[in-house]
Amino acid sequence: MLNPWSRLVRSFHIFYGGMSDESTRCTGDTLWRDPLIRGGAGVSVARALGTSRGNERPRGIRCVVGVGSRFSHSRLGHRPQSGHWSYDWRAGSAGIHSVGFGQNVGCVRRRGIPLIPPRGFVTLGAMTVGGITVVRVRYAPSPTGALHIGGARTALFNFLFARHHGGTFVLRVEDTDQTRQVPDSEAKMLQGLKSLGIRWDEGPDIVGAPYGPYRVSERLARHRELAEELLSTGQAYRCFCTPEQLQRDREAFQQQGLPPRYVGRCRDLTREEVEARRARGERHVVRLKTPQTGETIVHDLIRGDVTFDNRVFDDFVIMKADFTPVYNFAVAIDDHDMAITHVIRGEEHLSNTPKQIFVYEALHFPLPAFAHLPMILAPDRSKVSKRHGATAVEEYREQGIILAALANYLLLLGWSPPDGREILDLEEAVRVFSLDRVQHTAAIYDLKKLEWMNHQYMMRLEVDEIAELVKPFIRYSVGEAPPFRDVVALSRERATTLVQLADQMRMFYHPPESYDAAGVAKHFSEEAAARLEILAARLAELEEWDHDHLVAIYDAVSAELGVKRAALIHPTRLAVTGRTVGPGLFELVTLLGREATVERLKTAVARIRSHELALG
RNA sequence: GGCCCCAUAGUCUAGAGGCCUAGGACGCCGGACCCUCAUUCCGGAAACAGCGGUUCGAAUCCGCUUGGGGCUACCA
Repeated sequence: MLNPWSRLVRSFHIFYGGMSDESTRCTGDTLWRDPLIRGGAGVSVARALGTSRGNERPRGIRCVVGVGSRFSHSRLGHRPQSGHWSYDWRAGSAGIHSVGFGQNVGCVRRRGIPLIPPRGFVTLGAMTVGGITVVRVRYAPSPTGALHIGGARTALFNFLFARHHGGTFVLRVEDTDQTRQVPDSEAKMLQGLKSLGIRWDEGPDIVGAPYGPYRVSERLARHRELAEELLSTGQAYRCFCTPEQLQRDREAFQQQGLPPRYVGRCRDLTREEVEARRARGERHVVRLKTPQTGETIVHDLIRGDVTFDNRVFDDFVIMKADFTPVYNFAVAIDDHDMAITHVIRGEEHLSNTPKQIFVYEALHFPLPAFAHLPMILAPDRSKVSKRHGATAVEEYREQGIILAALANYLLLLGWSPPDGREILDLEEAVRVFSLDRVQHTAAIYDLKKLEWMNHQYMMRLEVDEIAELVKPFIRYSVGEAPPFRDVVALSRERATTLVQLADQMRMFYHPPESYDAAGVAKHFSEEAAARLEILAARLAELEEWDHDHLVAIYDAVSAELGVKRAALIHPTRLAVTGRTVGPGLFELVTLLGREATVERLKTAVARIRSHELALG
């Protein structure tokens, strides 16, 4: 498949410096336009910057971005190699890494450099042509169960990145391994994503999406075609080694204290031998011939250049014995075929990225930009798993967490907004999101903060919205009065989850089934019964049932009886709600209404006098 | 074991060599308000993993150590 951008890339030869438009130390909006000289780019940049060598960071210059047909970047401190262009000013004070675009895309920085150059740039990782930016990202979950918070966060960041850059967010279902499929899991994942407010532009459920199919299992023909291609060019080979044999090999290596790797037994079989064994029907896999010298550098948008010695990789399997692809083979192909520009995924994939790069290289595919997000860990610092309680989005929903709050919380795990504000809805997040504020460190999720966040949403959302959200959690009958909406408004202050809110609201629709024991001991004396009786009588006659008139009654009775108002309030609350805590008494009673209030007071009086109180 | 990533309070984080006496948030403790609880407000305790190096100056750059995590499959 032809690289759709190669022509464009070759037509731009630009050097650009001083990209940080805010910094007073930078040289401003200076552009260096220089025709790209192969092998001499570093020198010409250096000349433009007025230094003698390309790998020195001139003062006041934060970065240089180059565009050309072929760039690669050497490690920190290495000198530019001929035929390549490399530089790295990390040694300088700004923590800037190299930046470059081309067939070997690199775009690295720690702070301050836009991932998308402002104008006149063509990059593969982030293509901008004449002010139009092309960003295509994807989230590729394996449908092996519910949507977990780690995956949700990855999806969220992809979504935000795409929207921020006006790009496209692709959802691809990574159902490569049929044996691990969980029924309905794809639907659940999609549902989970949607409930968080994440939307995608292309995916298995989007009809007419241009790069389909979006289920890896439906792309088999393509994977086989490319495996055959690699076989025919000799970049891959058939391996007839049995699992038992491989197991023995691994053990042998381990006993010698060496890393287990494939020995290459089938690497150089003759064509005749291969055909003979195939004819005999011997089961075999396909392995990719990986480079055994040199190093492979992953230009990671978040971490900078990560270098791997090619010798640590063996010829890994790309097609299983059933001739279905292995993940590392399929992703590379699918990401390429779907024209993905930025691969943003969890850090657990970083170590396998070189393998995918081998696939890209063998197939002559241009590389996307990579960004590896820090992991989300359980409170005990281990990988999130079942035993850590709620980790699935669906579980949080069931526990009464508002999904918008969960999304907001997840947003703050590994990323922070420039202005330090913590309550951001998705729309605001899209506006300010950037990969360069992503943390490098794994984050531990904290339920306490999630609950706080949830409460924030509980208070900030419209009352009607909360009313809708809490309905599924109400498992008791709700009458005409008091008005549901008003009850929500009064109760939400005391609830951190929707479950708690539903519980708080119950008292408005059902008289107490029991009275709080400590409260009874404190507030339900014989005298209290007498006071409640008086109050019940007075309230029954009250003409204007509102806050101020209620206060007036209580003030009057407290004066008549010579007791504090509190001595009336607490027994009333206990009588009316069965609890010692809750909304302000007058707000509560105003809303509850005369009939229910008086009735509950009378019931309490009777029960105090008959000592039928502590029953559950 | 090998390779890779990472390291600021219990947790999420700010931090781009001097703006740091290290800032914010959750949680915790104390106080104010109040009819209780909650909200709100005010205050407090709490961190640059350790050791070297570079520098006039290091949380920040480099190295080592330690610790944590990931990968090392015909899993994804």
